[in-house]
Amino acid sequence: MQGQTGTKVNLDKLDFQIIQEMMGNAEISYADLGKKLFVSGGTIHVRIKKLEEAGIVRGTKLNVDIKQLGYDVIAFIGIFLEKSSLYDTVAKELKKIPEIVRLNYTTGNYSMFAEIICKNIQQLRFVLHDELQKIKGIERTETFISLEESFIRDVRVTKASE
Amino acid sequence: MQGQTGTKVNLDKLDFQIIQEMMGNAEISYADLGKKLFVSGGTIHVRIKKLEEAGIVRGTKLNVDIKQLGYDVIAFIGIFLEKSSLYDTVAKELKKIPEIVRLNYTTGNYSMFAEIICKNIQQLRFVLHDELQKIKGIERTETFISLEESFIRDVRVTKASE
DNA sequence: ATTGAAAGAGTCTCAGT
DNA sequence: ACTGAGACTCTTTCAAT
Repeated sequence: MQGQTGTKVNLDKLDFQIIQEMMGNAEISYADLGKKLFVSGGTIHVRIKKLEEAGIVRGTKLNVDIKQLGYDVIAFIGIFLEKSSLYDTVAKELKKIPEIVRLNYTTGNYSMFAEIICKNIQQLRFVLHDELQKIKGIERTETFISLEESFIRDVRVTKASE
Repeated sequence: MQGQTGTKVNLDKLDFQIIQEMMGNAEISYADLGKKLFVSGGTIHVRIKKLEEAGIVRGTKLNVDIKQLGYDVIAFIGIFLEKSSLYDTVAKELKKIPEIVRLNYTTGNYSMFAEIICKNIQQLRFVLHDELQKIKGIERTETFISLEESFIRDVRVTKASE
């Protein structure tokens, strides 16, 4: 099991380097990335194919500045449930609200933790008051509106041995 | 200012459709996306170029299943500061910790809100105890470990008028 | 603004090492 | 496994509408 990192395939340093590089910029050509990592473009291609087949790489996503699209409000919501057994049914209801972009079941103070993206405070208020409060099983919520995003970045990936 | 959505360029329904589609899958060819949206591949190209020049589209990112790379622990950290004026200096220190992938300055209970990705609980414990507690200005922290990610998705983008 | 076609660049396959 | 070259596909440019 040496060198294993929670997956079935064996990944070496080059695989991690490719992932790290392309997490930030997936548009770089295989030839250019190969030059940067001192292998041929063909090798990059083979590695990425392996990573896709293993399900580690799931494709690429457009990186969009949603503020410029009019989405000015990001907030985090701590959710208290009446009973923690209600998790699945409440999660199902929360998924119906498109403004909620992420939901985690967490340890600690709150039962669940959500992230919400809205165009403005009015829309946030509507979701919190008119939609969330109607869901059976939610005892109460605490909202943390983001006044500033200091940074958001990708995790620095390394082999287990490093 | 009609039709404006927080940016300088005017975006129509097609622009939003392109963004929505490619936020989920940036690998689709212009020809195929054009077919889906009933325009030519050339039109898709022109629109994306416009969006890039406006800074709305910032490129593409590889979508990676980090659990398979051995990163099993996601946690959220609510941070209490001794004085809220310490925000900038504390943010600078937090940015030095690569496991912290996101930091927001927030309203409500906490001064700041961080997200952290670690390989295991031991590494999380190390960051929380050995690294965070050493930063001057942090009064205390509350940690919420994610036991399950119910869902994570892109925001549904629409024009202001819709 | 949109289109379609030609030129240029990148991906993918495969035989050789 | 890695490489490099050829086949193929996609992006990019541009003249016409």
